[in-house]
Amino acid sequence: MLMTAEASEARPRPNLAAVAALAGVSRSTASLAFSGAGPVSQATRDKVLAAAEQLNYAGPDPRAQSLRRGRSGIIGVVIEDRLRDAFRDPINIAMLDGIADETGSTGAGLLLLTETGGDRANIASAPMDAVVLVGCSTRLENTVGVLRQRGMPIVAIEAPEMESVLSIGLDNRVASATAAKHLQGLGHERIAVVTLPLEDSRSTGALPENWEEIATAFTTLERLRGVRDVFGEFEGFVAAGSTISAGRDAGWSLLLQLRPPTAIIAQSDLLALGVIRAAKELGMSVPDDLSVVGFDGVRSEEAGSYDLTTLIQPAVEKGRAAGRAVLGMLEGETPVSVEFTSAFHRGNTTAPPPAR
Amino acid sequence: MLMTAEASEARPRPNLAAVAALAGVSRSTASLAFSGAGPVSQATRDKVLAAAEQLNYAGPDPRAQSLRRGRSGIIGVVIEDRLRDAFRDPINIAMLDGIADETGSTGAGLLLLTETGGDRANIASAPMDAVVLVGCSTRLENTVGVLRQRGMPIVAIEAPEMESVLSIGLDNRVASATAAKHLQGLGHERIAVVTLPLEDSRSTGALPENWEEIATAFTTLERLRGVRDVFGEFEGFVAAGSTISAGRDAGWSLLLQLRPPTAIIAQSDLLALGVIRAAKELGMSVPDDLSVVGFDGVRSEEAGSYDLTTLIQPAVEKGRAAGRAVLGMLEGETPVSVEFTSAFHRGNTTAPPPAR
DNA sequence: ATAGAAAATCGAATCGATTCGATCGGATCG
DNA sequence: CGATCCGATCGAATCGATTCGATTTTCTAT
Repeated sequence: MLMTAEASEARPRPNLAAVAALAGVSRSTASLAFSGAGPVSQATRDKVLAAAEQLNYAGPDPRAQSLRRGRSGIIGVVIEDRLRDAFRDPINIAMLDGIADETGSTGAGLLLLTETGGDRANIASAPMDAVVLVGCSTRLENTVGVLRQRGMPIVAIEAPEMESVLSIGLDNRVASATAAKHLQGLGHERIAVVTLPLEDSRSTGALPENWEEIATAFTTLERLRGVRDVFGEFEGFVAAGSTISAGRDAGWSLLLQLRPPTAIIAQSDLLALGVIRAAKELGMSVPDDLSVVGFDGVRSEEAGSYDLTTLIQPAVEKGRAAGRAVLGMLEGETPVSVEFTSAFHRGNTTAPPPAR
Repeated sequence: MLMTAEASEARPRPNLAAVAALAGVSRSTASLAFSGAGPVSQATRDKVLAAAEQLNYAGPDPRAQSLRRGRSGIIGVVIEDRLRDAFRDPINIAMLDGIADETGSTGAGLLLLTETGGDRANIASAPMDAVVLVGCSTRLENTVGVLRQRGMPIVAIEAPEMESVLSIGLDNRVASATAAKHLQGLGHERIAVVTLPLEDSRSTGALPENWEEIATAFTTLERLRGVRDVFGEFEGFVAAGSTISAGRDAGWSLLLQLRPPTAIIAQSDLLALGVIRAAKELGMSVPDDLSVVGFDGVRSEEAGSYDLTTLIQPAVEKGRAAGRAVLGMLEGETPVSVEFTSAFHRGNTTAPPPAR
């Protein structure tokens, strides 16, 4: 294709005005020709498009569009911490995928944000239309405050009820209680819990007595409460994150005690797999010497021959619901909170405690 | 805090003009007070900030800022297909993490985009400043065309040389040849390759003879070429994606043949693990009956007792380099292409072929 | 042939901020 | 005491498009 001398000049980028001028129409008409809204004769549209091509015009500048329309077409997704950590657990990916499923259809993009210190500015000034808080976010208060002030729709997955925040919930407490009852029914009396982080410090170690006061991570808290509802007292270990190796560490720590538990409830499947690994390394057999329960129901290929007893949560569905909710709110609707239910799955990692 | 009647009215959102008016200063001064650029007396700044608080002003509208500044502070990351698929392989997460590492420091956000059909519009009209193409993108041509027209910096990870696209490369061909030579050195003569997808159709099955013509996925192609450089001819199986189960399928298919190969080169570690699983299921032992080589060097916890022979690529570093490059280009620099090198790691999954 | 309706096009205001050059006041210096 | 200079503040232009109401053109029906 021939380039005119003008077009080849290193002029910045052409804008709609330039295109309109070349086509011999007004800016408004040119805009109409591009957006398709409003009546424009075929001839005019062709002229405009031809002019655009000649100038190598790439279409309306999204930045200007956002300003004028008051919409940027971007939905923020706030992940708890580093991407690395968040994406290590398939459950987060599943949720993200669910969100993308729904929002993608409208052409909205997902902007990844983290709550980490430095990025606070980011969260306050990203050009997004709405936001989804995903993962067991730990210090929501601040984040939500900033976002609320900006007056944008907020959807939170598994967060405590907050004003002007639509929540997509999960029956964490009841589900955990179900797992606990299952173990109780099998005859277990001395159990332990491997928990997800209590707050953002990521400190690891034995679960302190006053966990209910110091914990800020909602999911962790609810799942602990579920176990307490059944067993009252129990010991626990706070893992550094939802990974197999963190679970393994926790497993070692719990199983090396003088009187180790006969069953361990892990707050995620990855943690559970880690515990199983630790048990194996310590020469214990699952479920004969130790019962293990997970949470999430991510059919990990790492489970090997184990069919983990766990609580299957509809992660993708949760993401979808969040996506739908966010889109709905952008449409001006006021969706209602949803609470999803986990399904108990009995695998082959739980059994009656070993006879003494 | 008291709210004035005015502030509680359901007026849209306050803008800088409103704040300036309330503070009794001009818009320009108010802007200066917020941005910190330019000299503003402490008294004035306080006045402005107070007015902002009174109006519940959340700070300058990012959309307007982007327009004026010509920057949105957003870097697009184009992933090959569905998030689900892309994030299943840790190698992609590692790269993304590397990118985030570098770009995050400047407060830039990462916008996730996919190349999937419907989202084409998305890629053409997202308000981003630059873009990183990550993963073995299959149909770059179109995508790059659109982006180039928009005149934004483009960085591609593992893509063929293209004009005005900065590439972050990997020695795929040489590395694959290294793996092949390793097997050859051990005495293997009949090997097979399990490849990543050849193009976006995700069709699976035996590797066709004319792979070099029909394949559009650069990484896949280069790695195949590396093997051909050593073995000349070989059979292969195209996997549906980089997952363990896809590898397992491929493994079954290759190993059930009348004269199965004595060694299999998989184009990713996940595929390799899948092949090993298939071998086990077929009663073969690795490496005695079958040697397996992977690619990537993701120390997966799923490997179990195997120490996979593989090519360790510096994935996070690749991401970092891409992030740095993109930032550099935004600064007006013109970084040079980088080519990373994979390190051959001999694990315990390769051995001489079984004696006949 | 002409009033009236419908279609196409245009002008101008607007979205919300940034930024450059001009202006104004007060302090400094000779 | 007057010229100079500097810091603080302001006006106005600008970024690039969208959109509403007004105007012009085109077509239909009488």
